[in-house]
Amino acid sequence: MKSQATSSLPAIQSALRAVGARVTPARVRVLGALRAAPGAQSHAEIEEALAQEAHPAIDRVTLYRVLDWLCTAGLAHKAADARGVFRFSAAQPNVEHAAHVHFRCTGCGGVFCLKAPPPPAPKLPRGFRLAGMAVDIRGECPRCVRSHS
Amino acid sequence: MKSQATSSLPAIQSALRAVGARVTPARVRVLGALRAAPGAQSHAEIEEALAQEAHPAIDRVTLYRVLDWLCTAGLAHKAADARGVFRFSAAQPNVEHAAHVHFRCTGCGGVFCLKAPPPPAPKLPRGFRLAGMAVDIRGECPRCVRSHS
DNA sequence: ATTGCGCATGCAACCGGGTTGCATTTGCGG
DNA sequence: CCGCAAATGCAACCCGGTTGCATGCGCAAT
Repeated sequence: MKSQATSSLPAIQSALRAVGARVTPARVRVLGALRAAPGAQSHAEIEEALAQEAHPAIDRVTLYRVLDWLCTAGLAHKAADARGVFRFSAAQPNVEHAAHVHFRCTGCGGVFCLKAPPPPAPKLPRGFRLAGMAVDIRGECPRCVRSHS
Repeated sequence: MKSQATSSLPAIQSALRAVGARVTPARVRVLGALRAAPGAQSHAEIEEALAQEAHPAIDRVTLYRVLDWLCTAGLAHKAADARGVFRFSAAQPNVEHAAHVHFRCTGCGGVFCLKAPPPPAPKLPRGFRLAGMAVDIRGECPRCVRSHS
């Protein structure tokens, strides 16, 4: 399991410390799993990934709390996929996360980040307050296309 | 809210018949409620709206089944909102639903359709199959802005 | 090194949206 | 009017997510 610079142990620990928080095994492992993952992960996927490590399993509730805490700390993002299940992804400092494009597979529910031009934000009717913008492409990923479905 | 041609009783019945289906009270009422609604409705909101009519209440499960059936029949659309709960909206034939912009209120979870320029679809990596595209603006609707937070 | 505070964790129970199985009703074509 | 398949209602169930509470532990002050 290789860890690149952003997901190395010291980097994770310093990221946690940077937000003035206690560095606990659960947080380190969860953030590490999140950063090592290719895309947005569901709670079940993260749990499964952590279970394969040689450490004691993390409680379901703790995982939820750590994930939520990471989100409020700005270290992760939370979003519901097409199935209504929440998916979490690491907030990588070197990646511009403000405006990019997500591809959501209707087959497996997976989320892929596309390198795509961020479209200009349209103007809102009066009274609406803009917080962010997301472009979601629906379709099927190559694997689901191949397995027909 | 205009209950015009597209949401009149005969129009609903003929729309149901057009897909070769039995015209039942539940389907008529649900599709009617959906077409009369200003935006995407959650299951609970639809149930509440139907309960205020002078008809016997529709079972929770039946409502789910009718909604799903309407989706597969192409008469409605289903999507998960930011909270992970499904919202349903009528597929109005005169409205181009393929590409438009949704505003999702982070306060109340409501969904609003904006009249906005549909941005061009970005090109996908090879192997991905495009099914549709959605632009989601996150923020707060005027009412939630006013009630502050 | 020790102590002590308070946050983090684990456990169990709970909640609500969504689904499934099955018996009964009903639309609608014959 | 009959009969059958489709639709409905009911109850139980599943699963993702949350809450309450007692215990454990990171961390800093001593």
